[in-house]
Amino acid sequence: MEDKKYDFAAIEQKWQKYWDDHKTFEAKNNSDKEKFYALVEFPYPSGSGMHVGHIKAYSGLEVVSRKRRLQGYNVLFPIGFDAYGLPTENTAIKTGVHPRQVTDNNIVKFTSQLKRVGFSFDWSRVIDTTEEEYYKWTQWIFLKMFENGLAFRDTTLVNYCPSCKVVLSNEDSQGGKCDVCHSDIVQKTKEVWYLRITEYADKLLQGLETVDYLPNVKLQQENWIGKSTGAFVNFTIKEFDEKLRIYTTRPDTLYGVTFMVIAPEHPIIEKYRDKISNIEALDAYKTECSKKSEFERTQLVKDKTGVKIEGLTAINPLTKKEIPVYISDYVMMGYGTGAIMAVPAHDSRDYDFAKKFGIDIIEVIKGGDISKEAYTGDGEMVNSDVLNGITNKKDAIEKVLTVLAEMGVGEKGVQYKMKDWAFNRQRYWGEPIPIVHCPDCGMVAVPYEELPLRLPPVDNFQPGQDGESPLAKIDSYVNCKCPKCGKDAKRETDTMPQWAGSSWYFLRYCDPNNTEAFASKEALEYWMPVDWYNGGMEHVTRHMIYSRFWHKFLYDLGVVNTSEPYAKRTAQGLILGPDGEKMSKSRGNVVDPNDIVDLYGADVLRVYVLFMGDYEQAAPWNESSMKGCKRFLDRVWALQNILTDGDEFSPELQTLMHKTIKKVSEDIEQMKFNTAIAAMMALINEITSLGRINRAEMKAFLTILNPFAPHITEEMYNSLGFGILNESQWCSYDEALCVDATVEIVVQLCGKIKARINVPANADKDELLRLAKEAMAQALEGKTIRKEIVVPGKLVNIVAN
RNA sequence: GCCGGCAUGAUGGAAUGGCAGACGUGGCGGACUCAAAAUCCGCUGGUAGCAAUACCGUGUGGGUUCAAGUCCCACUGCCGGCACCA
Repeated sequence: MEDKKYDFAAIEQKWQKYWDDHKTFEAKNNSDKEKFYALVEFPYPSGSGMHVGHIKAYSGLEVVSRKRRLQGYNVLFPIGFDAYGLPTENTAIKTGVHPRQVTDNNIVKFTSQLKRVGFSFDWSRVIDTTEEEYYKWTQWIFLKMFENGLAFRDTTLVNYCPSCKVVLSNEDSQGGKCDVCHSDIVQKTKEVWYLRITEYADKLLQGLETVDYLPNVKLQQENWIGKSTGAFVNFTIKEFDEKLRIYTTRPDTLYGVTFMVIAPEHPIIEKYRDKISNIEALDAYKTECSKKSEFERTQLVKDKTGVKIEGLTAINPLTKKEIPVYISDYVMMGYGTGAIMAVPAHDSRDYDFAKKFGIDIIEVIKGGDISKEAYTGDGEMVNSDVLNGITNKKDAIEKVLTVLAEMGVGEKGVQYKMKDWAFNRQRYWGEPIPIVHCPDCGMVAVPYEELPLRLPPVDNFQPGQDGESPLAKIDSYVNCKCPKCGKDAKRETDTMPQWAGSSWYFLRYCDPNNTEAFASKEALEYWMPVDWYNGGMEHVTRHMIYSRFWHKFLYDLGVVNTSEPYAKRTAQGLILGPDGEKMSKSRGNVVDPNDIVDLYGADVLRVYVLFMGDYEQAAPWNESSMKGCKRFLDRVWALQNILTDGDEFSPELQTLMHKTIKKVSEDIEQMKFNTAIAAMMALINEITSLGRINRAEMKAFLTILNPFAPHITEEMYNSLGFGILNESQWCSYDEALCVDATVEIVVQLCGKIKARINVPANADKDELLRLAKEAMAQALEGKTIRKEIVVPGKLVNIVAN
């Protein structure tokens, strides 16, 4: 065959058009084929466009999906846009362009970038979370939650970003900084919406036992939910008929309690403020604390502050000893009961506090030196009446729980670190919360048939004053009639947080154009659960837990058929900039996939992002290293020049062909794309040095390379007269033919290599030993053999002296 | 502080307890070329040696084993998550 130039630009355009025209990758909802649902995290269409990190994130399941199709599955591999959110709104404010327009522009840009890479997404199912037909159902789910008491309002201190003028959830304000603009967060009292995710804490934890997530994904979710088992204990108040209830994980140390601490906001202070003689000092302390940000409050770990409550004394239910009560901000109102029993001998925070305030420290567990620091380890119980002599924590806890139960002053209890989900933003670009506030009826849901409650078109989407939503300024939106009684009422003006739309998007993909339901029952039953979900580690706690929560709620409602949405979850590593730092616009180290496609082609980009290292590890971008992938595909193209006839694998290549097919098949399943590509490179090297490849070998090779480099392989496959690759079959391999006829065996004396011998692959142990001894007869001379180890196919090791 | 993860040539990275460094990049040498690029061929962990070869070598120090990058113990350094969670 005469040389034909590898014109990647023309080839890639040609096949992308072919796939579009033939709807090659559209999934069928009514199919007898086995289904495979592969899900990647849909992008937030930001103004800066995609970077190569997105490409890596999607390339993993792209390869798996293309392989599955060749294996005969009906594959759903969808894409969409998670388009509500602050960055778009901030761009809109800055440029004066409406967020709707900004979003549409960005989606056009993202779409063209994605298409140029040749991803096999089902473009007929694209979702945009900001479209009415989509957020209608987001609102529908919210109303179902409201109806079931899972959406509620509460007044609390909220994290408020003075720069974005918006209330943030704890998870969006970690480290005391705003997730979006990185300003310092301040505390503010406000009535806001919550979703009662804590009600699902245990279900979310238990569900993890039924799914196939990466171990560290599971672990992070477990830590996030933060289940702790311990005990609730009621301490009597000496002065009044009142109980002070505490939560502890160490009820075994109850005899070591020397003081108690309650949170500054604890209600008992308000209840008895007349009876407390130093109430002014307490008020002053409380005010001081409220000025601190959450960040400051958790930073000053060493330097404990607090005030003793005068006129309030607690009584230890076991020892009947009187103990002082303090307020301190190291105890949080939001966890447990907002009150603790302090055991300075065995808790480092209590220890610091006791040292500062000169409180007694009583040792109840031997093993440490409490004159130096708190001892938190195990040991023999002392100074503890009935517990004395017990030597391990578990037995001591069991014993004390029995005693507490008998006395009726305490019981076993469970606590979760996870808090309810602050479900609100005071911004324009989000789903309107479909609730009406009626002076007579209270909070009333917008009737389902009136959904979607449309986001009103406005010119001015600047945030309102004091963290009010821009919607609050629009009288025609705010003023409405109560759906229940018909009287004048006001609309809720908060919008939903960014996480809302992504909490159920995988369901909409199953049936994206349904107008009667978020998806039909049949579609859900066919497609769900997601078979394989891949995304970033950064979404493992927030997005994944939120969406699992929504899904479990819908399951309890009976409208979805699986209790877990995702059967399997993996995560790709970041692509770092060429400087080894995280890619970001501000660092200026972002690589645009379009530049790479222009220069090298989509196939080279795809192969490189998967070849650059372990898929799950972070790896720096290295353009010169990408040249290797370019050379690889050039050499693949050049195979056409050395093509020979042949209906089956040639004897010279048979074993290597089978081995490579096996390796690539297996590595794809384990996301070890780098070694799969390396194996194909090694095959090419072998073929090139052999100087020929026959048609059978070519056909198989193009098939296994196809998921990685679909354009070049489809072009070659088609032009060589094999047909259309996407309608072909994945290669099978014969395990028996993966073994070489002869293998090299290492011959060792005392673990040191003395020789290498080639032996028939089926040689038995005795034969191997005989050949090995023969090979190192000289070295063995005059020595006594102590031990002989024979590992067929690997080595022979003789220990002698 | 707590919980994870990682540590291998100049470099990105391979190695079911069994030949460390597959595959790629870079480097060196050669072929082709007036020359360069591209392409092709060979070499490329360190030390000693003309050489065959020998010794050393997977963050550090111990251990288990015929055999350790891999398993166990202790430590150091980076990365990630959680964090006054009682």
